This record gives sequence, structure tokens and C-alpha cells, in this order.
Amino acid sequence: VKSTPSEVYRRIWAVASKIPRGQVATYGQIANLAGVPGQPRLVGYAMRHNPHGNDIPWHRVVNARGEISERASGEIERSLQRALLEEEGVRFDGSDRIPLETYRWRPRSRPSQA
DNA sequence: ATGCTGACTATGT
DNA sequence: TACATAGCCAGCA
Repeated sequence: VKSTPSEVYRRIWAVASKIPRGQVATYGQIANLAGVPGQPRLVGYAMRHNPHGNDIPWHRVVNARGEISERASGEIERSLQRALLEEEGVRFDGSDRIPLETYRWRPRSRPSQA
């Protein structure tokens, strides 16, 4: 291991791994759950550097519009992401978007946080 | 050390 | 509805 991922990254990966099958979470949502509210970009950055590969349901992370974000690495993974989601039962509308009202992950708020 | 980039989001046009 | 801009902060050169 060349460099140790920051605590924030690991927390982001941990949260992402908790997304239930057949549901999706937005970058901002994960940022909140990971303890870095308002920093959705960090989530995307962490996902890009995710060392866990397929062990993390990275495909369940979508942007606030319910759409698969374009990434710099190419569009092959985009189609893969969509395929994985559809396999879990997530449906896309005519605009290639996911209705967040239906598929958004709704974790329970923590008791430690008032 | 400073400056740029990025799998984002909210807001204005 | 879609496009453009500002703000946010951890990495990297």
C-alpha cells in the first residue's frame, strides 16, 4: 500500500457498502451519512479511488438527478452501472433517470445525533 | 507552500 | 426543462 486512505474515504466506502440491494443513494446523501455533509465531490472522488473494487456497491451511487454521473474514465462503466441496477430491479424512466422517490435509500437517523 | 482538478449540488437564467 | 455559475474540500503536481 503506497498511501493510506483518509478516514473520510474509508467512512464513505463504509456507508456506500450499506446501500441495500435494489436501492440507490445520492452522492450528497452519502456525504451526509459519512460525516462530511456538503461535500458530495469527496464521495465521487472516494469512489473513483475505491480499492475494494466490486466489493462495494458503487453502482448504487447516483447523482441528485437520479442519473448515472458521467465519469472521466469512460462510458463503459456507465453502461455496466446501469445494467447492474436494472438487474437489481431498479427501473429507469424515458430520460434514463431513476425516480428517487421510489428507489432512494432511506436509512434511519442515528440516535447519537439529536 | 500555492494552484488546479473533480463519479457533486443548489441556485439563477 | 436544460444550461451556466458559485461553493465546497481532499489529492496531486
